[in-house]
Amino acid sequence: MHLLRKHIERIIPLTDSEFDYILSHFTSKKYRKHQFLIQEGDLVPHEFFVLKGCLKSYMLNDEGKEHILQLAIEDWWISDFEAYNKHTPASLNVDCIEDSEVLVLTYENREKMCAGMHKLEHFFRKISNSGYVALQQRILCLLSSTAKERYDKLLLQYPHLFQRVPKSVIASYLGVSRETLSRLV
Amino acid sequence: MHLLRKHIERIIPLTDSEFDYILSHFTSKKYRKHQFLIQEGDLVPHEFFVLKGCLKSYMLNDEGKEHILQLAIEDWWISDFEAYNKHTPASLNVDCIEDSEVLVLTYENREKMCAGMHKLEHFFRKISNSGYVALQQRILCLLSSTAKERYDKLLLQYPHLFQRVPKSVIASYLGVSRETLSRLV
DNA sequence: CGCGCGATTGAGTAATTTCAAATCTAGTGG
DNA sequence: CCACTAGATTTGAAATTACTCAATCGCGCG
Repeated sequence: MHLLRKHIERIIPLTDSEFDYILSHFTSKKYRKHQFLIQEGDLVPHEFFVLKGCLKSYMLNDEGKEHILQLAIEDWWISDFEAYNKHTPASLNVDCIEDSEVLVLTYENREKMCAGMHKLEHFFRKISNSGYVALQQRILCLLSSTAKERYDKLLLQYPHLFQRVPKSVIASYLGVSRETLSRLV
Repeated sequence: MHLLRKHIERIIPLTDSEFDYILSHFTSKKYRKHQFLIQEGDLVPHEFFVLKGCLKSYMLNDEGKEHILQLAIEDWWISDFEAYNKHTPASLNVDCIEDSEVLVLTYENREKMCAGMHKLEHFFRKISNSGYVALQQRILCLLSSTAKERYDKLLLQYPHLFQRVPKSVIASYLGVSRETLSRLV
């Protein structure tokens, strides 16, 4: 079954024609490793559902240091969600850690589909709620756990990530220097 | 106008009867300073919309230290959202920093209203999206800013909070010890 | 007036960072 | 198949930041 359909049907059941209707609002796009989907300053009319590959969203500070906000692999959404929702210029960058294939959804198409199909709006509310809870957990982890504990929790939760993503990226996601991460293991 | 109505109408317009319908799904409740709305281990059938007062949600670690996940004043929602959405026992505590008055919404009522009133589901999706973006910003702040910078940003964003909340709570929200916070100012 | 809570200050300690250098690894071209 | 290079990772040492523990201060309330 299509990855997107499986993803949506984890929350709401779909008929074939409903799924076709939904899918018709996406376009598909391939990107190469290191290619940017979003650069700081861009307008962000799209969010991306990952079919294949691995991407990261991150902020660059004044010294050019990367702070990784999000990692996305198959079955995840990624974008600069603030810029996307508020129609402001991106403050984040999104680029590929691996060659990737994504489904592209414009803001207009998302809103149009939500307006016309109540149960899809329900779906987007539910995944937004789940995402909110996941971010709360990450905040609690940052507040309450040492670097080593954060590392162990991430390893436990997403063991597969560590095979796909450079350690320096993991370090930045956890909020420690790569040297410190290297000493933790 | 009713605070809840103003809150909802920031996103969707409501007729009087629509608002009455919505409000009828809430109950009102008052709590005293230090009183708990949720304790770790509880089931969490409710989320709370703050009409008046100030509350905090927090985790207690093994040594009994508080890690503040959220502060809520008038016009904010608070609960243990993971437990609320997933029907699992609370891992957080929620209690009052000031005498408070809240509107109580059960999970069943929220879902019932969302199912029966598409535009309310739209509202809940939109505030969930906003909350998600706000948490992303907090994470970036934790990843990229020093204690002092985090303090300054919070002061800039919510100056009124500092008049209502003990410094020790601010410290815990920012992820620093109160002694460190005291030395920052 | 005195109690108790919150806030501050001091001193020593622990964790993490920074900067620099060394090492490892995967991919490339000869 | 091997040597070479660029990028990633590790290690060392010094400096910085924040923490802990303890003592003190300040103020509002009974």
